[in-house]
Amino acid sequence: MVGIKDIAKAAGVSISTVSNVLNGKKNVGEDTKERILQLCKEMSYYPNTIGKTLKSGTSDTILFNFSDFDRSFYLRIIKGISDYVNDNDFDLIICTEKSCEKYMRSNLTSGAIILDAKMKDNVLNGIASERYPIVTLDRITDNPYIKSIVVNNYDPMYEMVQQLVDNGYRRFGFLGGPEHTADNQERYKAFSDVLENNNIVFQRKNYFSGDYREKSGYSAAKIIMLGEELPEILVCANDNMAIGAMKAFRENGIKIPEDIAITGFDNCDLAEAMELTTVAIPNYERGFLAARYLIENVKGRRNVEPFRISAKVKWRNSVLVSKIK
Amino acid sequence: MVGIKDIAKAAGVSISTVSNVLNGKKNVGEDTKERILQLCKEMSYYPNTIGKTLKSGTSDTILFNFSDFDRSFYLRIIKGISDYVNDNDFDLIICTEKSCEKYMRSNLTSGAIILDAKMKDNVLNGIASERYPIVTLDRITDNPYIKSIVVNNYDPMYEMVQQLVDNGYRRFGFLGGPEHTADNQERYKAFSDVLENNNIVFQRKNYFSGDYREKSGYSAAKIIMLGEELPEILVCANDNMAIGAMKAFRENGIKIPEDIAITGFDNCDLAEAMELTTVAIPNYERGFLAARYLIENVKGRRNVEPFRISAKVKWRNSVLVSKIK
DNA sequence: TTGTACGCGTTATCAC
DNA sequence: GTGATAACGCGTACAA
Repeated sequence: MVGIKDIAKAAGVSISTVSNVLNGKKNVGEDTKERILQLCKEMSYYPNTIGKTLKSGTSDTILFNFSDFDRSFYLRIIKGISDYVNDNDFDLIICTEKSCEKYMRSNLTSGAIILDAKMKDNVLNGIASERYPIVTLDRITDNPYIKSIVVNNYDPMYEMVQQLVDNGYRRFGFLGGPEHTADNQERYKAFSDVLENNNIVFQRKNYFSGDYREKSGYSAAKIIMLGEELPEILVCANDNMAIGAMKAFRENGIKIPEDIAITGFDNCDLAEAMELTTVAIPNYERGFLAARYLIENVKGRRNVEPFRISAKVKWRNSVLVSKIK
Repeated sequence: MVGIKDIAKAAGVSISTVSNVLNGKKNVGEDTKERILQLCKEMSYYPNTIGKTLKSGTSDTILFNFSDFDRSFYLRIIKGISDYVNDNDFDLIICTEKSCEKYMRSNLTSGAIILDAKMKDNVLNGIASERYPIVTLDRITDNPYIKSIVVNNYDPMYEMVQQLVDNGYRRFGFLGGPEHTADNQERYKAFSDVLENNNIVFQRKNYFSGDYREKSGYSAAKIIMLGEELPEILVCANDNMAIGAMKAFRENGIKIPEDIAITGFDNCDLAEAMELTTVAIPNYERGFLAARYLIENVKGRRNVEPFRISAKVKWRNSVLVSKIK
């Protein structure tokens, strides 16, 4: 690895002169400057990030942490982050929860966007500070150095279910995700509020549990089919489970939406292909926003108000939509 | 940021004693050791990666570089890499082409897996060395420090097209990707070899060009529909384009596979849902393998034989398969 | 215009 | 059993 020192020796000058040239200081003779730059090219010198960071104590780099490689729409979030970061001459490094702390606690990165639910709150609280702001996705904290960007699950779910009721649906089933997640709670709350406000009784036996994975939706559908009577419509807490359920229904000759209608949440790639009615989360945009807020906070602003991002219902053929839209 | 120095001061010992404790050296008294460890907890000391790396000149971290956030199956590759890396107590950082060099030229990482086609060969050649091995995906070089893992595109494409011929298909169309990519060349070569070996004339007017994106497939299909006569089957160089084409055909009331059959390559998530016949690339496995070879080479082995990974035809309903499989 | 000295956080060597 | 010191690559204040 050729360093500043090697260039200095080759040029017959001191280390600091080389450093001055490289950092655009004006206190260097034109001829030595030329000579040094030439040598840097010839010897293919490349500044060492470690030395620079260690010395300066800062870095124009932010960290993105996620681990769930099964959710392909996360790539949209990354793209949003990446685009903003690039436009603002920052660098981006992505890592998983396991090595995340290592890159936060050091000056290698100067802020982080956290998506991984496995990342513990107390770890984040121990790190977030004036000089190390954090932005979390899908997680709310009251830490004064952590900005939260969360999806408004309630409103679009409420709107969607209300329209289903308006359209004549009465016998609902609900397929929930992990019960402790805020996502799932909000989605279910909106669902049950609509039913309540419309004086529709929802029987607990029509609440089914899954874990957000396709397979759990598939299993849940199998169980549903064992019941005496199919619900008219199955509202699912996310797309993956809805798709699993659709597969199970189809395999058993149950027609969607005639025999049972179904809805999801997320608008993942598959949702469109399978004509699943769902709620579209603007993933690119929330990645972009997360990066923007983070970098602004890194630069000294202090904006930590939770930001609620809105999502939109996408009506497709997995429900009977005579009057809808 | 609390460092080793702060601990030393608080404990009333020297820096080296603290360092010795933290590194498990045995030349420290039991009582001071206890006291220091206690203080580390209380003051929530966390070792600084940068200092360590600067000093040691090494790091158990590898880099993964990619930029195409539109291909969701890349997440499978990442998962493969991540799993192997974790099992072997290495860390993984992921970055885009823009900041990639920064993390390769410094001892922050000790090897890299390169997927991004935008990464220039000469940059890689300038970096790959005894102490910095590289593994490339979908790219072959003759650098003695770069191991290539490439998908065998030819064989499965040959097999697929041959079976199509055996099944009676004669009037073929081909929708190619970027013409300079090795992928596309290999896939097309297999395609045209089959036709030639079966004495089927392929007219150049039936070669259509795309850029691997869905949209380009959609456009190409529009153009195809302008022709006098639809091909019996459209072989596409990847799934995204095939899916775009399918959408265009369907929008125009053209039935698949009755009016036109279609095949893809990649077996992306959507391919299954859309019942697209395609070639499945074992993405998880090639990520895993890439990490394995890289880490072995980092550890001193020198294995740079190009590795060809095989892919498998997935027959689905986008082609008429009476006799097939 | 150029060079010297120092420090960033850590580890290794060697003296005490 | 403990501490002083040099070194890693770089930037910077200050001296020459």
